[in-house]
Amino acid sequence: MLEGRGLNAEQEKAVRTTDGPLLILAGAGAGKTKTITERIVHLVCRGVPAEKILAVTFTNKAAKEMRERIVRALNDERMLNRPLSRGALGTPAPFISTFHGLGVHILKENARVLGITRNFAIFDRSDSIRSIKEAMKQVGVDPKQFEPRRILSAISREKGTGTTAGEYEIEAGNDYFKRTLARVWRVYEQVLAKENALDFDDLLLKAVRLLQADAAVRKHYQSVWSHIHVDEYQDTNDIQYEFTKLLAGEKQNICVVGDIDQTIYSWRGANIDHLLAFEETFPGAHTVILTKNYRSTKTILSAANEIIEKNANRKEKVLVTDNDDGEAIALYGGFDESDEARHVVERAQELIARGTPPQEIAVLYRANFQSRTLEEAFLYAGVPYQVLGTRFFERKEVKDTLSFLRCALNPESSSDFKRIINVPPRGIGKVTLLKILDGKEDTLPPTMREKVSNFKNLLISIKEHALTEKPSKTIKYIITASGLEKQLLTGDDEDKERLENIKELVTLASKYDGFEPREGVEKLLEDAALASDQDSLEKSTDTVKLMTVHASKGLEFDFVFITGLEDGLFPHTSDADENRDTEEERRLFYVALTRARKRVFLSYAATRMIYGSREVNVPSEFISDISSDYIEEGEEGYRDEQERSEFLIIE
DNA sequence: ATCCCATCCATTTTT
DNA sequence: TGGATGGGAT
Ligand SMILES: Nc1ncnc2c1ncn2[C@@H]1O[C@H](COP(=O)(O)OP(=O)(O)OP(=O)(O)O)[C@@H](O)[C@H]1O
Repeated sequence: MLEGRGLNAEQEKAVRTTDGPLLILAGAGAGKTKTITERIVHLVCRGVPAEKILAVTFTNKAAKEMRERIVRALNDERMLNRPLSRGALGTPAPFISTFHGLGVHILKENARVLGITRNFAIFDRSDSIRSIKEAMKQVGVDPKQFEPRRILSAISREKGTGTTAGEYEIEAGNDYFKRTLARVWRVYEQVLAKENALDFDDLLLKAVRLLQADAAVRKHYQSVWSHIHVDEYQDTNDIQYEFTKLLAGEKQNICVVGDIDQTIYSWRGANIDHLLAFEETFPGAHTVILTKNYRSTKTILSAANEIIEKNANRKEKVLVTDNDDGEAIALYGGFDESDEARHVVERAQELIARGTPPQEIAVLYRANFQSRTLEEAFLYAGVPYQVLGTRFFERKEVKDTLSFLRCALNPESSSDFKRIINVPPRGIGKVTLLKILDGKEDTLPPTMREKVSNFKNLLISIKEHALTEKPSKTIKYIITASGLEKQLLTGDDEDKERLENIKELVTLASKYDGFEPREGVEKLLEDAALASDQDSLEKSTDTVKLMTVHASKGLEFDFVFITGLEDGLFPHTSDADENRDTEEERRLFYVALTRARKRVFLSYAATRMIYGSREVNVPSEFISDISSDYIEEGEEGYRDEQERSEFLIIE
């Protein structure tokens, strides 16, 4: 049954190894994700009930794609009249999700045991930062002395290793920073608890703690899922590793897939050791190594190999392809970032003119701020594009709208209440708000009391809608009843765009119209909280994609532009420059190169505006690390040195 | 309560 | 450079 599914011998071996621990190692584009997908199809065909299969992916988008591919493949099998584990009706699907989605699932199913409510809020980064600030204020720590962002990322890192606030406090000892951190952390947890909220790390930490502490729950999930898969295993952190181990249980039907050269998240706790030590963690593991790349041209692959070979902290591995040599890698040096951007757009236009679909072109960069210049150039040239990473659900207007919904359903949520009580402005300010939160509402002047009770009635009627109407209708109601629509309609162009975004939210919400009203809005809120950068890729097809290299993980495109290849930017250098970081930068560049199927375009800018002042840059070492045989240098942005110096003088 | 403007400071990378 | 913040005027 594997014939015709387009697998090579190594991949097929991985697919057929269905029992016990299985480790699949391979370089980029060797078909790791494809192999897991086919393995799941194979398991179902062999009689494993689909709902007993679990797969963890890195993003929701990857989860969705895998689910779709599996469903499609299973339908094909059904066409061939092969009996499946279940009848055609109500086809059970495998559980495919991110680690965070999996955490939410388990926490919701066990909310009662945990003493939390089912409708807990999930705090994103900005919510968490706000809570950290609040905690710092309560504890009396100056946010100028300790940056809330740093505090949060330190806490996040700790939580990612499985540590809780109490444990950290004990370990903190006499270190001033650690003790301060411990104090803030403790109050931060109190703030979260009061809000009935969990942060991203809690979704993993609390689920793992539950599985550790409660044998019955643990056994339950170990039997719910008999076969476990984890994609991108090289980027799992300690808590995710623990999660995986707990779920695998005694049976250890666990299959992980990864490539140590593609570890690009160690800065947030990803630990390669989990992949390297797999055979020790799961004794008796089978290992399959995939060596054939199906994605890229020989040229791209050779360049990628040259790059990654320079890392010391890795295991040598083979990666070959039967594909053609393909075109040389293009290189362009612009005199500034606008010139670089203009060149990228021109080349993209050429490709599109010659028939390349725009969505087969990706423009990658190291840091988000670089997208602005590129975006301007695309806008100016009228080439359709989409920037990933400006997350839809993090836009203020969208968060506000969802806050109305959450607040209506969960009046305890004071962060939502605070957020929206005066959005749009309805004459309730700081002082009034404090009185309400203090329970001194009856001391307010009558006109103010009227305003407050109007607002509360608004929440009540939103709740009524949410419990009885379709989610999309509820959102629509929020927009009009709250006065948001009126406010934005009378505003400037930016406000009009905001209104468009909220209308887009209505469309998005309609995807949940098929559920029971309450379940629908809960799912909507959950998905909104867990959305990832890549998720917006699903819609808006025929556009060139602009994104960070991190966001391009796991994706592939015919043509890939890697921009901003300047020393200090890519590879990025910071003050605390350790070896680990420089090797990770190299891996990041390796990931960028290997996204391309047909051709790679490298570019840099000789000068770049940073913090409003013009910086002169040296081209990245990565460029010279690729042998010139593979590179074809384009003309420079300035014709000669004279023109260049004239330009610099003007600046 | 709200709005406007001056000042300050920052950029990795994200579920 | 431009977004975030806070002080002061209305
Ligand atoms: N046996 C095969 N025959 C033909 N094409 C294949 C085969 N295996 C994989 N491919 C194709 O190669 C490409 C890369 O596959 P996939 O995305 O699964 O690789 P990957 O190892 O997960 O890559 P990466 O680690 O870079 O994300 C896909 O377009 C896939 O369809």
